[in-house]
Amino acid sequence: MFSKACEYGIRATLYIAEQSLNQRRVNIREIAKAIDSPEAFTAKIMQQLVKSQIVHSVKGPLGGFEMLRSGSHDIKLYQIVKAIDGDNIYKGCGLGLKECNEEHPCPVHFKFLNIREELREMLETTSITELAKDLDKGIAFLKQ
Amino acid sequence: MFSKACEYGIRATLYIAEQSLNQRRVNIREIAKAIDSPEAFTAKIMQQLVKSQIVHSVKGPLGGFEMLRSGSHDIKLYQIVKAIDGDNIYKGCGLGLKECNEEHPCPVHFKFLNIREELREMLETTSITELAKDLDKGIAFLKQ
DNA sequence: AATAAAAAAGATTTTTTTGTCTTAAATAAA
DNA sequence: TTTATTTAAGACAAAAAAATCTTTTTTATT
Repeated sequence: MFSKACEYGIRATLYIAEQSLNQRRVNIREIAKAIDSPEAFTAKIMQQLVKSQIVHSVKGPLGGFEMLRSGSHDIKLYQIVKAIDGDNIYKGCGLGLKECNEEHPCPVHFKFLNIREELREMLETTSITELAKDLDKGIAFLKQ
Repeated sequence: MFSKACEYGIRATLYIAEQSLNQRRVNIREIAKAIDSPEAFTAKIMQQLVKSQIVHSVKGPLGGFEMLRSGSHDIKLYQIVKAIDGDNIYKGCGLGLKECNEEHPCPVHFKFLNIREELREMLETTSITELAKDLDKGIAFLKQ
């Protein structure tokens, strides 16, 4: 469904969001441990997330990652997926046709319509903060 | 969603199924042209589909591929996906956790539940013959 | 029996994805 | 101002996926 990079990116962001609930800034070593991911690879992905303004980073001692403080905009799952994997999951054709639409549909176009729409809806409405709260409550997990 | 191999595999099977409606056996060159896929790579994928008993092949002049004649069992989309990509799409965790279930869920586990279930249902119930008929009627396409 | 056409098998190459390593830049604290 | 700690950047390496090439096997036709 998602690339490994995207999976790690979502998990990392969720961990940062959880810690940000308590004003904690976290470094890459801690993130990689918390989500059980390869540290150097995760660091690369964090660079993308910082550039896409999904998380904020601070260099130097006591530095690390935290959610943007602006607070005004709550990040949605959709933004992470778009930043890392692009929007092919819910825009591209299920069978890989370059052109696939109502007028020129692939054989499964209408069968996929509902599913893709539900997926898009879910990604666009699910907020990171919402999910982070479940982690904080201990009713959801980021590894194993 | 699916790998390239799986996309080509589905499209190839659909083309063969369409031609089998009219008792036509087709060779790999014709298939690759019809579905706009790399010929040699498609040939490799056909080998998997033959081994998985999704299509039938005949060697030698006038040989090629056709659907199994048994007729008793109508191939479902699900069988092709399982043969090529495995069942990770609707069984594996959306965030890549090794263990993810009701008792130990990832943060999006319950958000994904419906979508994955719908996808599984769709793949398990959609028949290749059904889709092939749409191709035959000219209301669905396998390229562009 | 020889030839030609087709799939099967296996080796190889290319591209993409995943992952690592090294150096540079920033910055807090001693 | 030096040192230590952190992210950023970029080069590099390994593994997987996508794609190709070559040889073998099968079989219909001449």
